[in-house]
Amino acid sequence: MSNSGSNLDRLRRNNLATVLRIVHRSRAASRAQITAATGLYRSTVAALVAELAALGLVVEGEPEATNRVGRPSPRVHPHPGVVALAVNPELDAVTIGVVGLGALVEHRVRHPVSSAVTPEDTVEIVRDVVQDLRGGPLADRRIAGIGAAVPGLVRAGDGLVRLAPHLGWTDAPIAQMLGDALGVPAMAENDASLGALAEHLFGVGRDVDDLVYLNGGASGIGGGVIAGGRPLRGVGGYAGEFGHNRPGVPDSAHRVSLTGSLEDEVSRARLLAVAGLEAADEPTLERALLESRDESVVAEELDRQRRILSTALSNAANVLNPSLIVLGGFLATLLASDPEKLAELVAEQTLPPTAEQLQLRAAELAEDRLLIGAAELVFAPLLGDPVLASRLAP
Amino acid sequence: MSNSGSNLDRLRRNNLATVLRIVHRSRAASRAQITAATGLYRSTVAALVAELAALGLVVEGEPEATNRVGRPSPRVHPHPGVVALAVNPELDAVTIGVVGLGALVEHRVRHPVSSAVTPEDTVEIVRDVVQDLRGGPLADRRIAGIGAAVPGLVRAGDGLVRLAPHLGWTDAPIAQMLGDALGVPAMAENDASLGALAEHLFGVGRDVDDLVYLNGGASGIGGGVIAGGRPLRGVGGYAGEFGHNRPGVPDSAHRVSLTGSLEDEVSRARLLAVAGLEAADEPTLERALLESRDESVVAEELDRQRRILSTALSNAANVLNPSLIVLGGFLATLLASDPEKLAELVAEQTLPPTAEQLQLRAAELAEDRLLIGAAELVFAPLLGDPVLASRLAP
DNA sequence: CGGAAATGTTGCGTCGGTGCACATATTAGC
DNA sequence: GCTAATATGTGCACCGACGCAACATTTCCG
Repeated sequence: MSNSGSNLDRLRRNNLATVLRIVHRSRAASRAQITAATGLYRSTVAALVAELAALGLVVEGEPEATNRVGRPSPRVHPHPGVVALAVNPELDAVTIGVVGLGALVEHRVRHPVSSAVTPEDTVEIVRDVVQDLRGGPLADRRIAGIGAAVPGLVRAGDGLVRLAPHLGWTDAPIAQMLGDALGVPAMAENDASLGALAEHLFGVGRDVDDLVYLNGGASGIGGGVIAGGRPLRGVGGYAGEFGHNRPGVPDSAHRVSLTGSLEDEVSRARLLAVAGLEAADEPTLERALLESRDESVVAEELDRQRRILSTALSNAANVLNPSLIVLGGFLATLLASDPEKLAELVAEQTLPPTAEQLQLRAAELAEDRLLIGAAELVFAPLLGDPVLASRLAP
Repeated sequence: MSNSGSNLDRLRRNNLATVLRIVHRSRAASRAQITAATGLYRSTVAALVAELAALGLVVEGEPEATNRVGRPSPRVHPHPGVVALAVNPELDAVTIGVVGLGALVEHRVRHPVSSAVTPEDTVEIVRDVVQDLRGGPLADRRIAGIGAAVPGLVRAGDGLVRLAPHLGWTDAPIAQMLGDALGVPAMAENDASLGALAEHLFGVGRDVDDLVYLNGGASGIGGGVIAGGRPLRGVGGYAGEFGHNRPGVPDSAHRVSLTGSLEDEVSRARLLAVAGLEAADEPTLERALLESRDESVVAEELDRQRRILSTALSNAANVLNPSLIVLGGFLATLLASDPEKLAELVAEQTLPPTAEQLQLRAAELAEDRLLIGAAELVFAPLLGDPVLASRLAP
């Protein structure tokens, strides 16, 4: 039993973790704010902050110029010297980021590739890029580890990629490989789950403890769930695969695929086709669709996809009762093309009390989302027990 | 911030809670077992158990006759003097139970009703029954509170029944009413969510932290989810409404309802019809169906319902990645009528790594399930902070 | 410019868990 | 049967974390 906080040592570490999490999430918090948020006494917070500073995890800075009575309280910031590496292998590129505590993306390198990368390619690219960065953004930084956001099913615990159809990976021990190559702790998780986490901690879902995140990409639809303020992982870590669900399709003429799965019915390829585009990035596709949304072919396809999506979203809402559904990629475009209609369709198929509390929103963090999520994976152990920082290489 | 265990007082109460939860879940644990499970020191456990005993929550008994070396360790049991009242208003009856710590159902009263009860009826019945019990099962007991398992949407926090179509209740403050009538803390929650909790803590799902529970009753299909060892509630407490989901129905001839919702397609009424029964309890229906499952009308309807159910289960599995799906009521009959077939259909539509770890099982706790779940609701505050017991009437 | 308010700083008190030393109860081996 | 080994209960001294009170510091306000 990991009875967190069972003895004095755990108690201290718990409180250190609580303080560090506050600083991490807020990026800057005065000691007075920390005192209020934790309920701990002033002197205790002072001692905890001092210990975190000694661990090299936070720095105390000048007080914020607030126009209030009383002695100003020094502001506590994440220490810029601690970073996580984040990797996102995709069909067209491998993106690598350097992310500080507080989810600050300090550096991002996009390494384009012509064809799908193998796990070996990925590790090699990462090694090369990191080598280059050692002189610059990584100089004098302590690297907490490396996290990979992978478009596929990633086993919880060891970061084994069970299946990434898009990349063509099967049972690839990507975390193990990255760890061996770089000599730092390495972990991996599904990209959409990390996107959900990032939007929850630093995006549209900041103040929301129950949300569903769905992202529409070229390869399909991925998803992640935050329930009760915590990521929903399931036994194996495979939770959130909304794309493979089969929602009801009331009008059989609307069904265009054999399986009837969400990502076969609601797909970027079909939107590109009606927009008359070969390939396009998301803003281009969105613009094209919004400009031509009155043409009947476009309008009908948007409507068809919106309807099927609405059933899938209602199914999710009935089961998870979230206060927010965050849509990314081309799903955000489906929302943008007629927000009221989508909301109306969802509300129709959702139990009224659940529908009342439900909001639909587009994602917010753009290209940093997966890097932030992957970094969060790396920081998680540290945010759970800051004393681990003493083991980081200087 | 409810930073559990932030100070010394919380630390103590946390540890008390941990010990009490162990005793509650196991019904009997030796002090040595508690020591091992918590990682606390022998002397600490002794002190904690002594404090729980002083609070009237546990009793120490004779050591179990184990054939091992060493001094025998006294066994710690839940104190029989602490009970919760549990209520389950249903169409045909109001059931009231007296449940002790350790989920021991000490007494059960079924009060049949001819037509659906109102909230007022329910409270009156409960008051009368409890009055009768005061001389017997409730004599010299400390009542921790009363919990209601309601077939409908119950708002988290205040136990307001937003909607119970089956009973015809709308915005009924049942928890408030029960509390006022009995003068004890009162709370309410959806029946299936409590069923899920009960099966997780004391039923088939004992050692499982991620499970989905689906119950098929006369009025429809209710559900509950345990994710990461904790009940999934959602913002409003309405999570788990699988019955209102619309699963894909590949063969349009299989679709028989307008909405296409799970509970309209997969229903007890249609099973009764093909079995040629007017009304029947669950064992009778199950026997009738299993005996006639080779007749084509019966076989076809079983097959049709099984297929649609399988899609709904797959949808749930893809999103929640549970290790167990527990089926109750007539859904257990659908499983029993051809377990391999249902498992096969689910596996087909579920992502392979998710399907690998997934098991389908029938529910286990029978008629005690909802009473145990409702009692758990009552005991929850006590199991979170045993010191609250000092406020219970003697 | 002085009082009020808010917060940092310091030292001490309280209290919870640990661990040692010893007592006790059971099994295993001869 | 007796003794050794083992596991656990018991009592007490120790350590360490947080709370608190008193004092110091900084700002705002009239």
